[in-house]
Amino acid sequence: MRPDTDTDDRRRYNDACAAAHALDLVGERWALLVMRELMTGPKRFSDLRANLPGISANILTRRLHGLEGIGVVERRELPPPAASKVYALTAWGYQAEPILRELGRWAARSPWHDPTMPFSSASLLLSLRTMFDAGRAAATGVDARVGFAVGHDRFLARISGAGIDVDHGDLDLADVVLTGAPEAVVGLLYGGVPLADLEASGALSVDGDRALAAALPGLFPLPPKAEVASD
Amino acid sequence: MRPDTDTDDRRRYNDACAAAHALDLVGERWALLVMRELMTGPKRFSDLRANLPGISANILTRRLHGLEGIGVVERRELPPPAASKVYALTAWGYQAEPILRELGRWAARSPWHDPTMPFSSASLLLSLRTMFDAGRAAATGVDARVGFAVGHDRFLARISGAGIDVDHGDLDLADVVLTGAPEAVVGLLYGGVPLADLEASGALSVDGDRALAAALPGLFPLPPKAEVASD
DNA sequence: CTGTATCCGTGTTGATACTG
DNA sequence: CAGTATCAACACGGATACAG
Repeated sequence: MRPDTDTDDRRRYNDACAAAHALDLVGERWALLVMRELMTGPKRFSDLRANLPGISANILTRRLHGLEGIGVVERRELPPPAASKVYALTAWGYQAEPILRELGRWAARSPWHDPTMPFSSASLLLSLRTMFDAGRAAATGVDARVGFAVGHDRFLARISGAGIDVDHGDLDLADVVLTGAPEAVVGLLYGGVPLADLEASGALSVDGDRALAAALPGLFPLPPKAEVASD
Repeated sequence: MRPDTDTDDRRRYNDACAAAHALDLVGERWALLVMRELMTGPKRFSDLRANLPGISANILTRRLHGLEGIGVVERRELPPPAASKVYALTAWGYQAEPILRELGRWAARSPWHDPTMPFSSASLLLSLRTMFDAGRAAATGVDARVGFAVGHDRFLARISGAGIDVDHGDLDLADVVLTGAPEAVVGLLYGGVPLADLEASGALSVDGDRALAAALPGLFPLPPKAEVASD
């Protein structure tokens, strides 16, 4: 299926600029957020729906079909025992990650960004890759593995002065494991919430090197807020 | 004006993910393309309209007001002789450039990207910054200034193995100046059209170091096209 | 349980015409 | 040149019903 099969020509930008073409492809409402959810690996329809608050089933169906039609998403049938279908990004789909990172980096400066809303584990993983500051890790000499057990996902971040590498991985290899909702991890890393408070309330549990966990907030600095005249 | 003053809550994603918030702010149709046009400096209403093929006046008005309301665009009155109004990006607005670059880099891989459509000089400038390959410039030892006189804009690109720096500048400093429509420059740099053909047809004129002009296409390689199953 | 199809109310979009 | 007013078309989201 070609994109113009189901998209009216008036809906397209008719602009040779590749950025405009990108918006022809994935500029519809929800499209990039569906891709965001798939950045952490294949997901089922209901997983997607659960992590995209407010999307309706028919819109999710349309987006998945649309993205499949342009070669960004593919549908996979799992082998017999699972007997389920999942949606996955194609290689090209995964290459859209820098778009999400730059969108996030830019909007983190927004005076109206409200970090208290629902936050998926896919968003958390992407935010780690986006906000990690290798210079600070080098300055503090950190070289460690941090495990995250958030929602149904578990991933492992290897952090050092050379950079960050986050992926699904064996949490037994981690120096410290944080267990809790993505929102709790966000509170720790970006919200300035003391680790002790999160543990006291039961929002987050820490297993392993506590000093390492306490040092994490300094490694993911948020950019300064933009100054907006009228407010 | 706050964003939720004129945007229904149902229209927003209600997601703490900063990328989702970015789409709340600039995810509406045309918004990012308006910002693209302003990336090369302040523009008048009619300039914007001319370089955004198909946008209607009322939509442009709404987007400009919306972007002004969130602090991405500001309206400036030019001093008396000019007696005109222009729209300009704020500092925060200019920081959105990486979003446009990554959108463009990604969509350049699309099998359906049609480079024969209208192309603004702002798009050309951004594409130079996006596609420049410093490694190739280093390998060929290029270290030069290339002037572009496209449409009403003139800008100067300093290119070397250290990177590219494109901005408005004095074309007298250039080693070579290319004059023509943005589409002709695109044909040369990305379309594989021989320089001689473009000159013969009058689409492009070259003033200065012709060997340098002929070497340019190799410095802005496009990424390989994505492989899409069904087509 | 995992989607898919259809209807319908609502709001955004876009074309045309028009005004300062 | 720089927008505003009006109106039709369509995309979106919700609900419901249905299919594997």
